[in-house]
Amino acid sequence: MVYRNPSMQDETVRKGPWVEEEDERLAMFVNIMGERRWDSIAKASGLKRSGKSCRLRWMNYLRPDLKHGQMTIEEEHMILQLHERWGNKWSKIARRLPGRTDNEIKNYWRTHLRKRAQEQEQEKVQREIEIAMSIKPEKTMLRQDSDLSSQSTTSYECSNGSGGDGCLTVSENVFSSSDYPFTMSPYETRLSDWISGSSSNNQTDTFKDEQGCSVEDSWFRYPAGDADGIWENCSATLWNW
DNA sequence: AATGTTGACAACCGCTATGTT
DNA sequence: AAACATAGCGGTTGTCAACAT
Repeated sequence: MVYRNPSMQDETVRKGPWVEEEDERLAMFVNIMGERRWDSIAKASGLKRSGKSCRLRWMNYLRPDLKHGQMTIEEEHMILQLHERWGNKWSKIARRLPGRTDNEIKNYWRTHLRKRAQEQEQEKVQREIEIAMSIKPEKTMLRQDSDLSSQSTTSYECSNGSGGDGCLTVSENVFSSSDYPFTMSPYETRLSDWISGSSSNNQTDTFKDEQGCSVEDSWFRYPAGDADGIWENCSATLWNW
């Protein structure tokens, strides 16, 4: 597959899959010139590829620190959880998964996890609604309840402020209630965020709790007795973040 | 056996952010 | 401060193999 650049008389730019010879040549020149100035690398190597294409090939396939095998269960969980929190911030997610690229994670999400996540999300929201309704059935009106603020709980309005039928009030203390034997998971956080209209982007990486885990990390702790048990402790011990 | 469909992955494209001159 | 170059990101498309009809 060859694309003829109209601005150049006889120069052509190759596109499509890379062949082994190109890979070897690119790797050699990256080792000599470093991982930068990709246009220069493309020119110097004599590869009929754009600098951008060279960079992509190196970053997504040739880099020596990349893993090439199947995703592990832990990695899969990690992707699900981080996507739950950050959405399609693939490069951000990839930084938490050493040896995996944003492209790889993006593809993996699309082909393996998207459907599962949607199902989980649906189940979770349904469960949260049921729990909220059963614990505080009298608070199904949606409005900012000033008399509740003195009880260190917060209720929420519909984003359109109408408070009409079908709106739902969820108090924060619903999820910290002893009736609800789970610590805050990203799903709960998401529902609260969604209702309040606040964004989880406000979170930072810097806060530490009493165990030395960041606040973000602590969101990954799942209920004791969780089948995998991998979220029980600060995830840093597993993934060195 | 031929054709169509689907899943998996690599690569490209357009755009934005950041760095350099 | 402005212009340009480079790097990075996320969405999309292309290709190929496996499977179903």
